[in-house]
Amino acid sequence: MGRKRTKSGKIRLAEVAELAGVSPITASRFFRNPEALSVAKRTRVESAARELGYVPNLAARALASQRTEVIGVLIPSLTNNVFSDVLRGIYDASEGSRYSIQLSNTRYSILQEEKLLRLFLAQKPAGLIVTGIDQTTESRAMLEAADCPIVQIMEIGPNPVDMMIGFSHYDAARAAIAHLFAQGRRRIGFVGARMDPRVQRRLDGYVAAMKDAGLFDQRLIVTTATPTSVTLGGALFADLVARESDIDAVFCANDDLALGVLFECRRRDIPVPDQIAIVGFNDLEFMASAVPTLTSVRTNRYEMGSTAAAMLIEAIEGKRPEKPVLDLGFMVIERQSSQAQRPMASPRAGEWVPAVQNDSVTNDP
Amino acid sequence: MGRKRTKSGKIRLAEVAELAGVSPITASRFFRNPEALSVAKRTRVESAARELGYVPNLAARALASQRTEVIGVLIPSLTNNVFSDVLRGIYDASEGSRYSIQLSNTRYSILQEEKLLRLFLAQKPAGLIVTGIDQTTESRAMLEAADCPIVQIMEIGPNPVDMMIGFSHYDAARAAIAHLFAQGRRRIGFVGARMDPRVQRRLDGYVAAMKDAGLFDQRLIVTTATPTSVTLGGALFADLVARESDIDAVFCANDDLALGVLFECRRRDIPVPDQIAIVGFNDLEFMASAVPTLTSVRTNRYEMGSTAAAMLIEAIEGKRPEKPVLDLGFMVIERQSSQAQRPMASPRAGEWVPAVQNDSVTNDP
DNA sequence: AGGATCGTTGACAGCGCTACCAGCAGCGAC
DNA sequence: GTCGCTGCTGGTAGCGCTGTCAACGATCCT
Repeated sequence: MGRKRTKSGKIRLAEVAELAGVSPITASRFFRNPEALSVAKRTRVESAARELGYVPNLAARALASQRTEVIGVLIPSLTNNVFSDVLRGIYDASEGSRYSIQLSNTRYSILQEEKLLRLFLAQKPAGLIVTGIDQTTESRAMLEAADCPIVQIMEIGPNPVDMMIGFSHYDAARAAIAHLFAQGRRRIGFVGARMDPRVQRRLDGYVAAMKDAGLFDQRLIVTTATPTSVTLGGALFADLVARESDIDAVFCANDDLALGVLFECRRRDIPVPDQIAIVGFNDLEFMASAVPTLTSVRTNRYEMGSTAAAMLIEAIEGKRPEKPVLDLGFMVIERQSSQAQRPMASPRAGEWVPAVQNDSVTNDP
Repeated sequence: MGRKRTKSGKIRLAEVAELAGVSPITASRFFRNPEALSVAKRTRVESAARELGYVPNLAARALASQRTEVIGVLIPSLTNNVFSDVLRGIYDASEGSRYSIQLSNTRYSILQEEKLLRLFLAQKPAGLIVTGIDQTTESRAMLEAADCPIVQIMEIGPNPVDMMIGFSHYDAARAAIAHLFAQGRRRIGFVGARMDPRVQRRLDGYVAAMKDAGLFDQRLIVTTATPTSVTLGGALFADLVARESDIDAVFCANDDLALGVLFECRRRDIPVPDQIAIVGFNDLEFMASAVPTLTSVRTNRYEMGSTAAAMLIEAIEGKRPEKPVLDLGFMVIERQSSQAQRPMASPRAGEWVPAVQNDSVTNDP
């Protein structure tokens, strides 16, 4: 009978409009801008849509409106715990909004990033979240030419493309070293892996702090381009102590490395913190329950993700944030592994019974 | 001049076709099924597309063809290391294919899963990857009615919706317990968190093994619905030893818990493995470098993801696998933490210097 | 040689939705 | 009373691509 209805009860906007007794365009408006409808029609369309179980066809919408409701996210790694927290924040913040997340992995390659960016931009995303501030010239140009809001996450720096949210890895590293100085440490080693731009900036912070104190020594630094792991932390630390037997602290570029260093100390019967202090970076969950508990620099990863997505969505909908650059800061969480040296005690197992302590140096910008 | 060209050099298929001197439909075919074109036209279209930098409009393609090139992935958690490995496999395998991944997080809720499934299915995905075999009746019905290939991952069980890839958590747990029995352990505790269906099946395997050996004791089991963490492992273990002081081993439902148990043992001066053996599950990277090194059940998470995606893509393109259900097996990686008990030695730090050993019980179906 | 078949190409007609613009009331101001 | 304004509604015309079918010449078989 109804010739307008296509085969097999497929529910289109037209069906909803028909049932509601309005034109398709009015029904369409209901989904995009319900305020523009009179209350009567609004409720009619709403109940018609519900009754028919209408689900909009996103492809048609994208084609007609020349834009998508996709937020592209470019991160360098899916394995790294740090990014899984950020991602969780992004997904949580986008949930309930009309936007869906399209995730891609650059594998720490800015060339790969450039390629993916080109791909994304061609699909006219509603917004983009990219990691870091080190893009290729070409990527940078594409980002600047893009006609959608963009958030750079994980760190802050000069010349944001658009919005930016993160913290200073340089300052965070300096704060960690300052903490070690305060505990009386002088021969502080640096252990780093992967050496992506953010780890590099942590190293820069370490170098600056050491130089300022007149304690810099190139031989205290051990790094590798190899992806990070707990095992690698142990191996790098082994290299370090083989070369420099007098170190009294190790600053690790991340927590996995720190855990590896802790295990290696245990393997070698090196008392922590009495002989060597350990400080990690990121403050993953396990740091608080290691024995001894491990000092780390806490970063607000979940918030970084959720705030980035929230800011982006606001910007997409026209409400640009007053402050496009957001410094989320960091916090040095002081734990047993970096306590001041005490007179050498017998390093027996089970010595570290005292409760976890959380006196902290904060940086809340 | 050319009235066909829209404003602003936007490159459509029509432009490519015009430059190549063919009809739009021929150009279209080039991208979908180049084999169908004569070599001459194929090269003409190819160079025209390259010259113009043509990028197909996916929305238009989806609208016209009534299907998308999106693979939907439903996983219960973004934070869990286990899933990040699986995801990495999925992303790696989909890279280079025409398909893009759309990821959603069910947060371990089958109701949430049902909701997301409805959303996904409405977009006519090319394929679907879902976690586990415990869907709601409604979800199950939707999956069975879906006209796209589907892979269930993480475990295997009866009645696959379509394809299935995983391993038996029940058998894996039994193998872990058998290993502990072989090491002379009898009072084996079970520590589990979150208690999602797969952890539940590990518990079932543990219970069955203990019952078969006449060693089952309900009081050896400590579980919680709380999400897993290293700290939680320590807390649950503390509960366990407070109640049952005579346990000689702990089987942990995952590696985070195992690490927490190890730290708690260290805190309490309980020698591992001389007094208590520890076995984890998943064999995350850190297990091999802990002190003592930690025994675990290795699971092929990355392969699970990559194989699932590869199978799915094959199936989408019409090549259904000969074996729709794939058991990836597991492997008990025996390490120091579960070695046979030895006469009580002084539990001094640094005792565990011997190299990591990897004699293993395998299950390769 | 004639017809059937294959491989290749093109014309046409939408897919379901929204941008754009026009129309039409109802209202207040002059 | 008329004008212009605002608020709401609808018609028209595509968005860029592909499914379907038809047409064409070339090739093959008997």
